[in-house]
Amino acid sequence: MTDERRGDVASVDSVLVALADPTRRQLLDLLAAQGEATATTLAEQLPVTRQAVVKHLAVLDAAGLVSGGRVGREVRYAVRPAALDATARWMAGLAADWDRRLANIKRIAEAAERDSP
Amino acid sequence: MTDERRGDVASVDSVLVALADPTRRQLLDLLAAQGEATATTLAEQLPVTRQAVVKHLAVLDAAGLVSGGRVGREVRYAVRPAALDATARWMAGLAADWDRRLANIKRIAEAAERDSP
DNA sequence: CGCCAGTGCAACTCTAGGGTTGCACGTGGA
DNA sequence: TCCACGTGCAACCCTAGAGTTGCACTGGCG
Repeated sequence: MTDERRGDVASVDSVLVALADPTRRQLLDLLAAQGEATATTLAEQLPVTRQAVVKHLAVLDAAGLVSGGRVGREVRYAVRPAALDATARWMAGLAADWDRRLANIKRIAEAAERDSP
Repeated sequence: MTDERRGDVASVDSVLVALADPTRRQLLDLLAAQGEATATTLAEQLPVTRQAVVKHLAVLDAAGLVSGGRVGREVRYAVRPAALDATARWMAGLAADWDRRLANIKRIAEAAERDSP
C-alpha cells in the first residue's frame, strides 16, 4: 500500500533490519527458490523451530518482503520483490550521493591547495 | 583490501548489519555531509557518547563503509562508497532474481491451469 | 616544559530480539 | 465422526550489542 516511488525512511529501515539477520536471508532464499512454502516446511529445512520461522516471517511480512495467504488449513508465504527493489534503489542513490560529495570535497581541497601551497 | 567485484557474502552481511542500526546511518549521513570528521565532533552532533560513536565507527570500518586516518592527534573519518555500492548491486540482483522466479512460477501455474481446468 | 584536547582501553549495565517449550484451536481427510 | 496436521498464542531463557562511566596515554600548543 505504501507508495513505492517515495523513499520512505521507515520502510527502508524495516527492510534493512529484516535483512540483517542471516536466518531471515536464508528464509528468503528458500522462499524464492520454492515459490511458495509454509512455515512448517521451511522450518524442516532450517536448524530452527517452526515458531522461530513464524516470528521471522512476521518480521519479513512487516517489512513487505514476503506475504502470506491462507490455503485450506495452511498459510503459504511468497517473496515480494517491490520492497527489496525500492531499498536497492535507495542504497544505490545514497552511494551515488556519497560519490558526488567526495568528488566535491576533493575539488575544493585541490583548489585550496593551489591557492596556498 | 577485499575484491570489490566478487559478491562476497560475508561483506554483504557486515554491510547489512552495519546499516541496520539507525545511529550508524545517522553517523554516515553526518560523515557524507561533512566529508571528514572525528569521533569527538560527531558525538557532539548526536545524543550519544563519544565512546558509542567510536564503537559504531569500528563497525562501519569493518564493513568497509568508512575509513579513518590519523591527522596529528586526531583521527579523521570519511565515507567509502564502494562497499555500499556493491551491496546495492547485490540487492538489485536479488530483486531481479525474485522477479524472474516469480514470473516462472506464474507461467508454470498458468500452463497447469490450462491443462486441468 | 606543562597542560589540555583527543584517543584508546576495559569493565559494567541493560534491553531488544532470536530461540525455545508447551498448549489450545480449527480445519481436512479417512 | 474422529483424529492428525498445521497454526496461533503466551511465557520463558539467554546472549549480542548499544550505551555508559572511569581512567590511562599521548601529541600540540602556549
